[in-house]
Amino acid sequence: MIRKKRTTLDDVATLAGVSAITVSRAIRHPEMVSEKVRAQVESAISELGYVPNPAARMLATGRSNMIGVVVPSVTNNVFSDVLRGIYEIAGIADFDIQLANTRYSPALEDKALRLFAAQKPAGLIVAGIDQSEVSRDILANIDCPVVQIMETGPDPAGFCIGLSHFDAAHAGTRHLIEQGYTRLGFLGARMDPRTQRRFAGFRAAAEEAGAYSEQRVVTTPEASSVTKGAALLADLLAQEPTVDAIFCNNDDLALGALFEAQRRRIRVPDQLGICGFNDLEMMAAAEPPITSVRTYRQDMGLRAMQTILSCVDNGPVTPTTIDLGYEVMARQSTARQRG
Amino acid sequence: MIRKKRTTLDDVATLAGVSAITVSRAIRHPEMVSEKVRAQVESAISELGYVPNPAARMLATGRSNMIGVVVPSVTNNVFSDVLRGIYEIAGIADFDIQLANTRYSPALEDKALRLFAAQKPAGLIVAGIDQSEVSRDILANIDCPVVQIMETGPDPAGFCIGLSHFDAAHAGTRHLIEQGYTRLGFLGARMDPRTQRRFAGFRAAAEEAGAYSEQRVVTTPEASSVTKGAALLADLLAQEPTVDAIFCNNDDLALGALFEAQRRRIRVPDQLGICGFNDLEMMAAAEPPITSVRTYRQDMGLRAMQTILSCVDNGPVTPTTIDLGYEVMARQSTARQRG
DNA sequence: TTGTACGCGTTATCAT
DNA sequence: ATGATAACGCGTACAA
Repeated sequence: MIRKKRTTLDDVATLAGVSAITVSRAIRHPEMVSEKVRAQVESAISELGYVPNPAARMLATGRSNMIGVVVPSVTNNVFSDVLRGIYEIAGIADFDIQLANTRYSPALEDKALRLFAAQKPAGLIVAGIDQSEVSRDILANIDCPVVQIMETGPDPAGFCIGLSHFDAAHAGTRHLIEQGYTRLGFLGARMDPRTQRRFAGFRAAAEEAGAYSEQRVVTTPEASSVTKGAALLADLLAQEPTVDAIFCNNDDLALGALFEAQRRRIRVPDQLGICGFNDLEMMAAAEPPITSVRTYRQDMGLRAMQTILSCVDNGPVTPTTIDLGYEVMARQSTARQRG
Repeated sequence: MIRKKRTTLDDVATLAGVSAITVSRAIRHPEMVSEKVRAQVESAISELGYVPNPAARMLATGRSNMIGVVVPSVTNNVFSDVLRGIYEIAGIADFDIQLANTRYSPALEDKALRLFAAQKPAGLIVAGIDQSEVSRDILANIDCPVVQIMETGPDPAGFCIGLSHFDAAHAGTRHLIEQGYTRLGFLGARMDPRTQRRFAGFRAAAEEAGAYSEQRVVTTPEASSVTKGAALLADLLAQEPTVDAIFCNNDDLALGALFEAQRRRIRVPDQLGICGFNDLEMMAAAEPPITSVRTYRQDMGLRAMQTILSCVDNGPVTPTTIDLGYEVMARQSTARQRG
């Protein structure tokens, strides 16, 4: 049986024998209503299965409890972890999350932000710091807390919670050098701005140590995957067989590279050191365990949400930048026999 | 500079020198408006950067262009693929996706559906067929197309797009038997209803071949991961070292099991056959490549969206069930030397 | 503590 | 082809 009309505040009010506004108050500010009335209202609500109409609420208040989240990919493990952090808080704090997937397209990002802006969100979480002019403009003028995650950088559009990918990649590369590797290679996919900065970090560290060669850099604009990691390593070996360690754009590539090395009976870490980026769960479980630069992705989601919540509660706060840092998780894949 | 008031239909109307309702029509039914007026309106819209207020629209029409998606996890690769399919269509068809994460909790699923129902969605996509009584009730009474994905089963709540996990697991297990393995084991994590049905499929096939033993079944209620796969295999080997092949709940476990086997110098596939479930991208790239039962997850998301779109366009259609099937991707991890 | 009047931005309905 | 009016469900401001 289909109920044609949804139950409204008025229905509840009638059943409870009070006026609509009283019901509204009983829901939002229970302390402003007498004990007795509150009980009547509550039982009426559950009897009717009343749920407030978010659209009407938004129209009346001019704001929603929606938090818009803009990410470039939903398939990537990296963002799944961020989302987990976000939903963790969203659940307990009763916020609606609306996810926009830009697929690494600035145009789609503009579109998503424009749509969000029209909905008076309680907050906005956007991945990365490479928004277009248009997007920056929307973010600058919107009347809600904005949190950029994944990365820290100059001139943030609001709050910023992330890390320096340049530094993190630099540290991972330093680790390779400290392990005694001298002919470093780089495997990269997608090559979006964030990836580029990781590459820059690699390059800087490698050059400082005289371990860099353009011949040992292999990249593709396509999305990263384990399969692609294997293919890129194959390309690299064809081009410069003397490479003795690789820094990978991310963990998928690193895992694929490990598999390819195994296929070719290349000994890891002795003949080839492998370092990934992000430290996905599987890195530690691999055989050999793969060294990776750990990032705190779930924490970024968590903190982004907490930031927004505290703005909602305490009114506007001056935006801050939080650097969550990174950690080089040294494992067997780079544990070269010294000497 | 912060614009205090958002631009409304009236603003556009004033600038264009027409009335609000005309602007509304120019947007939704351009063919009902004269060429001249349409041009004026369009230029006014882009000059003001007008974006319709979805809340007001919803309040007026009683329906939204939101599609609610209910999944038990956002971290799991399996659902990421489904989401990719969904967002692919959502982008081009201008639907808002709202994602609810139930974390495998029926109570959270009820809550999510109730909230969605209050928003008059254009459609609902829910993962799985194991909804609670409350949820089934909501789905039965809601006035929009409902699509259950991931799995087919009796008594669907609406459209149903998936596969029989029992059959798929049965087929994967048959494959192991056909390869000559006779002492089959099972690795399982989470053990939600869908997983249970996969186990049932495994068990049925194994028993039919006299290859089943309860001693070779190792499961955990915790979430699956590569690490967990390694741990479960270790448990299994401690308990029943004679196992000669394992069917894994999913690919994460399979990969972890492979790593653990490598650590112990157990030869795959000769000493131990490994079969996963879902056929994530990395399975084919592993060394050795891992056999897995392929499912069509992105396609499920895609088709679920298309189903909803066609309902929106063509009015109510009688719900159907689509079985997308599965395919056993036989690879080296089960390519045992015969004889 | 509780109630009344009005407005939020849009669309449906009924004119013109 | 275009416009006036009411209504959607709720919250704010003010009143009782």
